[in-house]
Amino acid sequence: MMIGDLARKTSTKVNTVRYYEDIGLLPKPARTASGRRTYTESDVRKLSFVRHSRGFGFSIDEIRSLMEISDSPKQDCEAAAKIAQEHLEKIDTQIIQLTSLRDALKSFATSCSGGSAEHCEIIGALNRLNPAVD
Amino acid sequence: MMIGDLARKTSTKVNTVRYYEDIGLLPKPARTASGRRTYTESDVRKLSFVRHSRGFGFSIDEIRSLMEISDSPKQDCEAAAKIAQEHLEKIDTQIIQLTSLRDALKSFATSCSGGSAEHCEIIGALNRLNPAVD
DNA sequence: TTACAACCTCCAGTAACTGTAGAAGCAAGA
DNA sequence: TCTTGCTTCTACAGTTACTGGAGGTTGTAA
Repeated sequence: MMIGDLARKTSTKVNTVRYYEDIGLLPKPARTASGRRTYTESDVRKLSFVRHSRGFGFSIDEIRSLMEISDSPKQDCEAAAKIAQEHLEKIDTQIIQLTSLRDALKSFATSCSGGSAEHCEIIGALNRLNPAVD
Repeated sequence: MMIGDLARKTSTKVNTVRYYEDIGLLPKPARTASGRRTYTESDVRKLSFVRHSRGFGFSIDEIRSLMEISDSPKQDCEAAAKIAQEHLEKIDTQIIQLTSLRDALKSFATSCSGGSAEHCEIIGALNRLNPAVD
């Protein structure tokens, strides 16, 4: 199949497929006489794996490792478990941070009752608070 | 004061201060005879505002608008309220998405009990599920 | 034959910095 | 005075994971 078919089957943009090839995440496909890429069902599976993993928020580098493990079925999957576990922890941390950020933001963002900027709660909070939050 | 002092006072990297100047977020400071930037307390306040806003997750463009409002105290702060409200909604959405992602990930990431990759729950889930999640 | 879609390569842009190279300035101590 | 070492300067490349576009070719259907 052509690149457009592969892209459609995996809900991926054509440019993105080429990008994955560029960075070595997908193997270089065979080409027709005129230079067009041709793909097989194996490519559909590989790309699906990639897209699915991206959907779970894994980075390209993590996906690289996961694919390697997936491609060598006899290997111990400890490494995969480690990647997934660390990723889970990263997401948990993000949720915690975002939640406390949301609470702080909410407490002043909702207290603005309009009027001139000099009395605005929002601008005030941004100006008043100590330098740099981090 | 010199750029290093400003950076220290606001917990910002020197390169980042210059970057903010480059993109017009901070005014171009006066220079010494030898070309070094010199800053005042006003710059400390401006940069603090920026850093603090970044801490709340506002984008550079949003901060640009917020600073403009902050600099014209007589203006109505409706625009600031709108920016903050929209930002709050963005964060709420992010939290919801991350949470559902976390739950999905958790359900298979924790079910891996080791062994060979061909029987691994994690690799299995990534391979098995339908093409592309989005 | 003439459209027109799909393909090709190459490159720039996104967000918000961070890091580095190479050169110059400045202050303090020997 | 010289040297050492820190700070500053400009300019540019790299980060992440794509996305979009320019300019050109190929394949196919009417």
